[in-house]
Amino acid sequence: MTEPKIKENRWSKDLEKPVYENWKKKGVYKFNKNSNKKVFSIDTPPPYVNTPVHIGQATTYVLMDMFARFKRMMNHEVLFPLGLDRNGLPIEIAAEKNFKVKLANLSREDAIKKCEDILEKSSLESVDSFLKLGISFNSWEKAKDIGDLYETDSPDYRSLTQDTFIDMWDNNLIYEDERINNFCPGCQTTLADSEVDYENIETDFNDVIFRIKETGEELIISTTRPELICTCAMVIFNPEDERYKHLEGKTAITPVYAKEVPIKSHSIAEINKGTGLVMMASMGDLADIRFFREAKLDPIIAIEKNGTMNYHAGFLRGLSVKKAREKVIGTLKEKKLLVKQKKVYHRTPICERSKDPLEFITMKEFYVKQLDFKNDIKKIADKINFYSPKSKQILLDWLESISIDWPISRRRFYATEIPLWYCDKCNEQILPKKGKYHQPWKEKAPIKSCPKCKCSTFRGETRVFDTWFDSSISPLYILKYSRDDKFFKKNFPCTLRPQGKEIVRTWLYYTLLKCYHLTKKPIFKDVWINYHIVDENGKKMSKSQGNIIDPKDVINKFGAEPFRLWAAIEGSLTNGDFRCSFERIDGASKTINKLWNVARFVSMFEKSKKPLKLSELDKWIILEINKLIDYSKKQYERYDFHNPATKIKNFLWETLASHYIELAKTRAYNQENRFSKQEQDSALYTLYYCLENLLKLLAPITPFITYKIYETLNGKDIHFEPFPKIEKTISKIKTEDIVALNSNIWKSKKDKGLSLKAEIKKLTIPEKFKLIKEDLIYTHTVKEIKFGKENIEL
RNA sequence: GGGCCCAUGGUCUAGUGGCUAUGACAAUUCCCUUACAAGGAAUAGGUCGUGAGUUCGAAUCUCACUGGGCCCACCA
Repeated sequence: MTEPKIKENRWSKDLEKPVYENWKKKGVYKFNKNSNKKVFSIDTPPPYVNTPVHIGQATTYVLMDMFARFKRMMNHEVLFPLGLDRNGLPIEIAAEKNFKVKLANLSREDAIKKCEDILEKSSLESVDSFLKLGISFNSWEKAKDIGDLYETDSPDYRSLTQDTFIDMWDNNLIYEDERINNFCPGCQTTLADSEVDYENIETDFNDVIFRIKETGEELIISTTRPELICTCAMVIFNPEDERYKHLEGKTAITPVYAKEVPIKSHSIAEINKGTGLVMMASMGDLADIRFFREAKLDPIIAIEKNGTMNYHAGFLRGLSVKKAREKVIGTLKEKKLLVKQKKVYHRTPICERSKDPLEFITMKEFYVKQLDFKNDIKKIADKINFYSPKSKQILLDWLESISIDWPISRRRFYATEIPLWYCDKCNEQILPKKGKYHQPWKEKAPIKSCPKCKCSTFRGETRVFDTWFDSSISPLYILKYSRDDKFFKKNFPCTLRPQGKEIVRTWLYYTLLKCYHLTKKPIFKDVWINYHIVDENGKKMSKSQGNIIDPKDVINKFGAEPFRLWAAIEGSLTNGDFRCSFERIDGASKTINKLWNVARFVSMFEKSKKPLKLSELDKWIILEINKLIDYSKKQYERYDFHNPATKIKNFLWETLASHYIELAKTRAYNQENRFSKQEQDSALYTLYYCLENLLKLLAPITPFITYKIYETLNGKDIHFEPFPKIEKTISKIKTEDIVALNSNIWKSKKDKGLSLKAEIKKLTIPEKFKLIKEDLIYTHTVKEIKFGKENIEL
């Protein structure tokens, strides 16, 4: 026995910093593409660069890191790149807010410049948090190698996005069509259905008077969109509605515009809503759109792209939707055609990002075919392993509800440009060659003369892609699709896509769809879906609720290790939401400290070679830890760190610290040479065996403390050690027997008010404990030991 | 409106037909025992949301109800 090699009697978060700085400096986790190990690739979700890391992101990255570290110990070359998302509306909105400008009012160059400025200014706060959390990304530096940090707005990334467009175009998977779209007047762009949110907004429900042409009878119709009376194409009532049956086939005259429209029955009209009569206006909401499609009515488009009313609206022409509504209500009032108004909450489609109520406008947009491929995607989904399996349902539900193809063109600025030019004369569409980043709005066309009309002037496409068109190539990008065919072929498909449940219908779905279009195969082997981190009361964290937990505060207060252990132990993120609070994270730091002190104890002794004969007590704990290794390995393979972590924690506290170490202590010290050298060595060997295997089991979960201990004891980096192999051992002793016996003895002493070191005059215990007799005698200070029915004589 | 999930001591949680219902945190009492007082030993605390059914037997299976959460959807 010597002084412990581990000096400090507690773990400190300050010990983390030199470790991660060293990892970063030396690039220890760099991806080696020439390695002959099997590649395990993780398609990490690139966070937005200009927002700090959210606690949910921090947790999921920590879990991904556990997957990566485990796979490294299982002899895989792990592709674990850090990506940063820098495209799209969030950047533009940040720029508008920061510089107090509307990008739409600037020249395109200036708008893009503003976005670049904001990106320049954005601190790498999120990256810093990842580093401090011990995430083992391949690299922290932007470079060209596989696995290095990548940015979604780099020419390299954007050109790959454009290449995929060209490929899909050539395969006839993209078309342009004029049709009704979700249009956000705030963002001035078309939105996909997946970007539409709904909110209950208070609006006026206006009872307006229509007249029946044939009888002159008055009809009262309730509407939230009186400015669209000009587009009314039909009046409907429910076929079951007795009040209106006589109206079938008659003609209604719209107020103000005095247009004649047919009256029909249709089941979408609800008897109890309003007056039971519905004015079918064009593009009031999605219901109207579907009705017009179904009834084969020609929609009258009264709202322009800029959100103002056009000539169809007559006297409302040129007004914004809001102003037009106010004006038409005034007119209706004047003409005594407005019976009453009442406030209702109307479920209004809004833009997911800007929260503006949407309008429905026909525009020419590019679409990716998806309706014809719903079954193919379903088949693809069946070939992928979902963790947990029930998460697959989220994807299947979404597939069911898709009703239009995927609109991919947007009228924004800071995004990947659609690589297309048009012949000025004949409008022939000209695609550039693949492999280069194109900006058609400012670059010359890639050809000199139009192949069709030989004219030599062209104009560049000004529209850009939906951000999901970019994001959905991430696995292709990290695997060097169309850039390094050999590498791509060898490592297809990507092993793991980890992501949140809320972006299944966007990121996961679009990735599967697009990669199916390009490769005809499932792009992922495994998909790991995580749920949400909620606050300590189970409520969603949101800024407005003020219940946000900032990962930076957690790191400052506790360091990474308690947080990481908490993330593993708290619950299974694949099965549902789990709760987060400082108190819970703090709880995990006790276990960190316990591990430290067990290591400190073991470090007092010299490591021993395996003796010829192991003591029975030692065989028992070796068997126990092997059970733990076996179980952990099986579960880690299935991305389950929760159940093993719980068991490991329990093993550490209960089995190892409280019972094994207590019983083996005297044999390890062997102060008065009560034990033979072989018996002592057996204890020393076993202590190190347990500690080192425990450290390896925990290395993916808590990389700092395990690194520090292992390095102090062995001078080696634990993260490059292989995961422990299972050793077959037999033990005749059962854990529950040992626990029960020790507890009974401790309790007896305590009941008599004696110290735990107090002598036991005569201890009678069952035969089965004969094998560990000596350890029991010295641990409990037993004077005389007998075998038979348990009895403790103090 | 449709669908899915959840309900177990004060709080959180394990437990998919069978011993006295698991564990953690908090609470109370005692203890510095040479790794750890950020530790150890113990104590108390639950009619397993409500009601019914299936069964020899139900926290567990079925139904209804109540409360909470989530997803989807065409309410003018």
